[in-house]
Amino acid sequence: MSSTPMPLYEKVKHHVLKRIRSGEWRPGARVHSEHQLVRELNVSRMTANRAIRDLVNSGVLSRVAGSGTFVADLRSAGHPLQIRNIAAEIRERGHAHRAEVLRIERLPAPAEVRVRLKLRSRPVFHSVVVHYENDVPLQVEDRYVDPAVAPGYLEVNLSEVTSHEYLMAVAPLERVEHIVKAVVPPSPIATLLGLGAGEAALLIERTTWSRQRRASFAFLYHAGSRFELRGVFDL
Amino acid sequence: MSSTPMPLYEKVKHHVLKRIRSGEWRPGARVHSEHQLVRELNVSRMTANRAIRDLVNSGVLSRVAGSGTFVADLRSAGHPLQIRNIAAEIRERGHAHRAEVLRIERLPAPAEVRVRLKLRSRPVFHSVVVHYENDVPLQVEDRYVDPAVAPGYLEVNLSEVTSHEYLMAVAPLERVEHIVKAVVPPSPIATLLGLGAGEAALLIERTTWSRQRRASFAFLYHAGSRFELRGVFDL
DNA sequence: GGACTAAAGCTGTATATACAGCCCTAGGGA
DNA sequence: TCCCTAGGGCTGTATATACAGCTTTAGTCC
Repeated sequence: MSSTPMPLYEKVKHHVLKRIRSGEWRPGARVHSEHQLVRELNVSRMTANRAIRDLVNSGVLSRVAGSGTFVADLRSAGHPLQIRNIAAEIRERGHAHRAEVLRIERLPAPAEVRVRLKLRSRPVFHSVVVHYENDVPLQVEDRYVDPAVAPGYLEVNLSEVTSHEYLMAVAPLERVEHIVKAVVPPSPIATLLGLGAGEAALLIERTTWSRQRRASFAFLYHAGSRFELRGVFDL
Repeated sequence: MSSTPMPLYEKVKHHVLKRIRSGEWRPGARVHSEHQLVRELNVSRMTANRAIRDLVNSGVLSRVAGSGTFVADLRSAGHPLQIRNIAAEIRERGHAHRAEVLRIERLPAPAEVRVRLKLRSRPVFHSVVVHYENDVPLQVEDRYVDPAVAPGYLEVNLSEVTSHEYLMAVAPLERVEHIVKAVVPPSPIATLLGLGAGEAALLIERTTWSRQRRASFAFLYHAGSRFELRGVFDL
């Protein structure tokens, strides 16, 4: 059908997936060994190995060295959602992105922030930015940045460059943690998002690490009625 | 240090990651080609290829055939959250899981459900189950199942086996879609979750496919104050 | 019957080799 | 000056081969 023929290792993957999807091989069941696949499909062992390794990486199979390969069952329970850069996401939808900077300041860190960033000294940089999609507010970004990591933060024009992009450019990103919750936001946030009283917001708490240290901590509030995280897992 | 020496391809991965983490190679920058790595580290090209391919799979790098390998920048923006089986998650925390079945019935499908499941015929199976962690309600599962896919659904004891586990056993899972939102739940749901008026809930809408068809559709409501999704991404 | 052992089978890693196809650029020809 | 082409560099795939280390099983010896 396709002009470029399907790679052999893809054929091997389909050969295995077909049996899993049909129910012939249940979770926990033993899958044909590499040598068996070599004989069945007339491919080299390296090719079979690559196919199986791919399926292990994607969570479909699990292997025990010396023993065999088995259909994984963890995958049944969950699959990944992706959290993306808000500006890029909006632009990819073909919409206009605009960022409005409400505050960008240096202030004594509130207790919670000091704990979350494990700050030694008191002062911290703080910014509040509202991101609009076609002039509708979509995200309020309430961010604290360790001055030791990004000394020039206060001079950044956050309506041009997102905080995240700037931090990435200044200090290499090493680790990110996201926590997603549903909350009724504090009323100043609700106002900024254009939410009625009592409307829910999706809150993402993002902590980033750089050079072995916590670099920034952000509350990302999204209008519950206009924002969702989506993820699809196939196979 | 370790008794089993680190595989060569891991050394290659570290070689590359070290330069990315140090900031030497920025997002978008060109990474050493396989041939260069072969010369630098004295490994075979297949080994370098595996290392690079691993890093591409994990989203750290991106490749363009014929052109080169580059540090990915999408990764900077987002990373995956995992949605897991609620019962398994509770048990892994060392807590008691209990499921209370409120309804399990056959009924004419409401319009929205018919659309979501793309049902041909009218009747649909419906169940409502509350999941408790140490007797505190954590999730309300409001699920619709296509009778054609799981004819025996009404006979299942959902306090013993989760719907998801049963469906998995009956019909192999092929595809899952999750949509996560923040909402203020309808009041019956709020009552079941023990939420006060106006409290937010995290809603996961899960659709599953089996044998080329939509098999089930579920609203999973979680108390906003007691439930969160969490994800960490390293490197 | 029970304990130890050897062999068979499996995954994991590593290499050398080969060829196809894509991309970019330098250089030649109009 | 501009266009076009050829070649070099790169990724993508596929194979044959080799050896290490783990697991399971069959078989032997006590």
